[in-house]
Amino acid sequence: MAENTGGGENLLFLTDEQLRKGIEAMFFAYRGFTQDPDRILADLEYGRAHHRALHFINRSRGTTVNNLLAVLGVTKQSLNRVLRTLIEDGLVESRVGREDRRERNLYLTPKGADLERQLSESQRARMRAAYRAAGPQAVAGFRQVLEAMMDESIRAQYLALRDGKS
Amino acid sequence: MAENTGGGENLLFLTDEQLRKGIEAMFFAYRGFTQDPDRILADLEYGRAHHRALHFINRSRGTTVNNLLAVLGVTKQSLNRVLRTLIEDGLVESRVGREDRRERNLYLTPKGADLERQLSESQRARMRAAYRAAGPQAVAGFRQVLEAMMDESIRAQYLALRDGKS
DNA sequence: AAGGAAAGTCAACAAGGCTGACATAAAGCG
DNA sequence: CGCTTTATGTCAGCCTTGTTGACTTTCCTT
Repeated sequence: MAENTGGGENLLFLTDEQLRKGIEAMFFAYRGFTQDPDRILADLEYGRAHHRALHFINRSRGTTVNNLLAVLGVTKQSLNRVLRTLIEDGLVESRVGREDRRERNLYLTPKGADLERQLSESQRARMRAAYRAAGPQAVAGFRQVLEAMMDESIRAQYLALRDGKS
Repeated sequence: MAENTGGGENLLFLTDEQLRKGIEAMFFAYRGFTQDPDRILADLEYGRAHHRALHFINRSRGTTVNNLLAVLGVTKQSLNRVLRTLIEDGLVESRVGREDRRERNLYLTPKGADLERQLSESQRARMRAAYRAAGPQAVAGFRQVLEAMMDESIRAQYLALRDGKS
């Protein structure tokens, strides 16, 4: 399929035109990527920011606020607004840290886990369809390129998450 | 690490865990994807929305407002706010349509083209580095998965753009 | 005891989405 | 010719989610 000269001299895939296509693909695909959960969230008076918080709290149970700030890459004030509503609505539980009592460990409540599952499943369904359509080799390439596209400082966090669980 | 049996019966890449990793990769990569142009824009008092408008006007010279609305997927009011500042600042020119005088055809001015080039180049640089690191085969897979991830209704627009210019 | 770190909060602001309502000009149609 | 529809632009107001800056409380560390 792709003309892989093995010699490594085929650099057609690096033309500006190819890069522009990649940029547009990224833009349009990201829209698809967010739109299913966005629809669910709209009915619940939540936004994408709530989804991200639920996702990463689920992913790293018991994580601290500071940790979450680093992963999400937003300010404390911005996250706090979201986190407060999630706690008030009983989706997230904040427990005083056992070792360091200044810290707060964050957990999803059963209700929070329910919503997370619902959001996640809608997103995974699209992802699954795309993966299936493209096949395992394409998926490997997809992940490779995305990882190379991350900012250096972010990649470490991603890898820690990626390898943290199986 | 990834056990790829090539036999075709290996569906390990469709596990929920793999899908979650893909979701996270998408999230982190998109951050990297936008951050270089965002930095340039911040100094100029423009935002990501201006970048997108410049990008697609450059990509489809002479496009109409309606067309641009469809591609960007935002409301007329939202786009208009952005477009107005770009026109006022002399980055975009709006010409009355030749065939249908209700339409406005949009073009970048030399100044607009300059900024577009600068933004685009910063984004392409990262993309180029990622492509180079991952290799042509991975890039092909990357594009395949992204295209499969787009919403059905969007894919047509993407393909028209993709194939419009070599 | 002092210093610093983690968390939370208040206030104010900006970007960029949205809806609804309305105005104008031009095209198209009976 | 009138009526309707389409393309564009605009006003007003709202929401989410990001930002900065200032300040407090709690609690760990030295």
